[in-house]
Amino acid sequence: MLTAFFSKNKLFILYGGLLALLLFLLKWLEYRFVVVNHAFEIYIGAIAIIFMALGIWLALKLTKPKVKTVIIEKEVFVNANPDFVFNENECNKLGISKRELEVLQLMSDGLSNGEIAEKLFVSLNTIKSHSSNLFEKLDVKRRTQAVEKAKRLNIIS
Amino acid sequence: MLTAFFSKNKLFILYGGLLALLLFLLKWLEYRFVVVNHAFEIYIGAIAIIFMALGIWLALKLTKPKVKTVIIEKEVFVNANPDFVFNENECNKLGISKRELEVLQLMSDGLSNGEIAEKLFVSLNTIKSHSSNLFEKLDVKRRTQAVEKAKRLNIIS
DNA sequence: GTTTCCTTCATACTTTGGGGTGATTTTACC
DNA sequence: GGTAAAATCACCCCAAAGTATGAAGGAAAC
Repeated sequence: MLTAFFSKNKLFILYGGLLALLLFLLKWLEYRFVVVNHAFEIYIGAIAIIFMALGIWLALKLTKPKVKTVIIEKEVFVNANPDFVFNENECNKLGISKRELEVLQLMSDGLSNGEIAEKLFVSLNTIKSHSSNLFEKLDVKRRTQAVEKAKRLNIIS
Repeated sequence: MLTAFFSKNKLFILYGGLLALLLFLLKWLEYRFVVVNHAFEIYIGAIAIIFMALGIWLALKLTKPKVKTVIIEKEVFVNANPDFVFNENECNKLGISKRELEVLQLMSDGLSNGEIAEKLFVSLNTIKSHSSNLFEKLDVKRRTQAVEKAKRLNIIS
């Protein structure tokens, strides 16, 4: 990119810039003692103001705004209610079996598939089957989504 | 260090370089066409450039206190928990940063690391870093546990 | 007795998650 | 000006999660 070029020639550009400034300062002094006409100076002033404004505009336009992130949590709801009532109806509607429900509950407790398998005395592959079936029935892609949705539907606590 | 200065004044240096280039171009033209008559134009140009640079410098210098509010929209669910109050105290105690909190919230929404990365416009590796830090701060091993614990502590909804 | 569903398990494969390390750049603060 | 924390990203490696497919035993239903 263009910035890459500039960052690689920082010193050169800096001294070039300083040199330029110095030269212009000299030039400016030179003309300062020659030009007495006031109209001319007004003209110069106008130019200066216009281009300074342009510079400000450019700087504001080309620099990304310093973002101070303020997180506004608006309407954040999730069901974390203490009075949980099992929604058997919803559970049946989705065709979730008893065993799958067990797996789902342990899932929401943060257990890994391996840990669930250990707890239920079955193999890891079995849990994988259950979880895959669960994801399909809940129409989700990941266990985190499954837990989130199941809680929302009051299938688990 | 010197490099710190350069990195902090990239734009200024850039325009300095451009200024230098333009100046040399003008100088070259001056010698080429014997420009005594063009001195006025050169002077005007110089004024314009100098004040534009000044404008840029001013803009960069004087726009420090810039605060931008970023509203993060979140999904609203039917079975909501209206009595969620963000436990800032707990959050600070655990040393969880703003960005980490964002990631944590999206995690609990069931998004994968890749999806979170997309949503926050950062790379996958960044999200991995954030989540790793989160797991350490929350003293958990998996994202599911992180979500569970964070909800329990009222850090997220 | 056949059908259907649940549960169990397997193998093979791909994707995602997570640990570890290190680096750069911003930002903020003293 | 120096320091510290936060945010960003990269690379490697391994573990866990998830997909696809198939299969076998058991219980209940018809």
